[in-house]
Amino acid sequence: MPQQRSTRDRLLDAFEQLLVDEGSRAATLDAVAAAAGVSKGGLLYHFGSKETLVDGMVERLREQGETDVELMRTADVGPVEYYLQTSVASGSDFDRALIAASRIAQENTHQAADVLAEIRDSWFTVLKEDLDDEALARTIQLIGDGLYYNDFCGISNPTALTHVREVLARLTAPTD
Amino acid sequence: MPQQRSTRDRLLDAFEQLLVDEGSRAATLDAVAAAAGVSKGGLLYHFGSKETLVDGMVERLREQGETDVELMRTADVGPVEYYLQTSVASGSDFDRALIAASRIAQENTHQAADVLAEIRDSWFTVLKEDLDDEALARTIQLIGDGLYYNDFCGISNPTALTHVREVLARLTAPTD
DNA sequence: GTCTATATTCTGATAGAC
DNA sequence: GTCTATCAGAATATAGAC
Repeated sequence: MPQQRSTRDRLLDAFEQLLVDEGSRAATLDAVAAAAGVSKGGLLYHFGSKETLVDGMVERLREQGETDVELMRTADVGPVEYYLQTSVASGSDFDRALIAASRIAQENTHQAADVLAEIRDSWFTVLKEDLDDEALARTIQLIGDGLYYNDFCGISNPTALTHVREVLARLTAPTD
Repeated sequence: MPQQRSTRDRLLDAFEQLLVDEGSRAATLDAVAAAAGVSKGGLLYHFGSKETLVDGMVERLREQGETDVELMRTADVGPVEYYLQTSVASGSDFDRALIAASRIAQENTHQAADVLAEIRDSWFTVLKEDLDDEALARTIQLIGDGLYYNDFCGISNPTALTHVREVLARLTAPTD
């Protein structure tokens, strides 16, 4: 059975949640420690500095990203539908990690931006392999980016995915 | 002739540029003042607090947004092409203002998020009127969001727009 | 592993000179 | 309109007790 979430993981969870909900400025060591239910000293035992905390978050994101790409590659519904479905807010751990990373992507030493770019490249590779159509793969990736950006900004469009599916269907079955 | 850029405008420019380049944490009053070439006291004469500075930026963005929507509505190339072209990084003042605003959209009292939502709504309205096709309008807006998100993350895809145009062309002229 | 001081620097903001 | 000096509080980080 899965052991209880470690303090280390709870600290990363709290850091991500603060980034998602209130942004980079609010995600202070104080706030992260409090949200995880430990003292600042307790936090600094696990992550010796704020930079180390960011590193830990980014490293966990990289692992989650690898898992996601494998799930996308082997999804029953196919890579495209899997990609679109997971581009809308689902509240998953991976969603939170992605949004959190993009909140700090332009700060610090760009490690977050690098991992985000890596994951995006993997998604594109899978889409291109599946579709064998670079222009369409690029367009679908942009639509996923758009859905993801809406999530990032807190915009919710329940019908967006339906509309996208309808338009994509026209490409394979023209309404002539 | 246009008079020289006022100190007030230079302060807003510097604030936006810092938000775009280094993010919210780096956009301190100290840094903004230095980048604009004035002292912190000088800054605080024009904007009495950081909140006022944000207000000023958001208000300027609203005006730029209204101008842009009018340009989109009357563009020679049509609203769709105008929208796609201006969704990729062009380095315009409006681009910078949009990216800057989304960097702080989840912070403070959500004024930035509100104006961004307003502008997005206007774009969608114009797209829907022009296309008379809600699903397609929504999809094109998402593609624009995707292009904009790539810019936001510092990703550059010179061929993205070409690919999008190609796929959109297939919708009106099927390759049967 | 976790906590409570404490040190240090940064950040936003005020007061008053020029 | 712009500057310097200054302050209170926040943010990161260290030291050492438990």
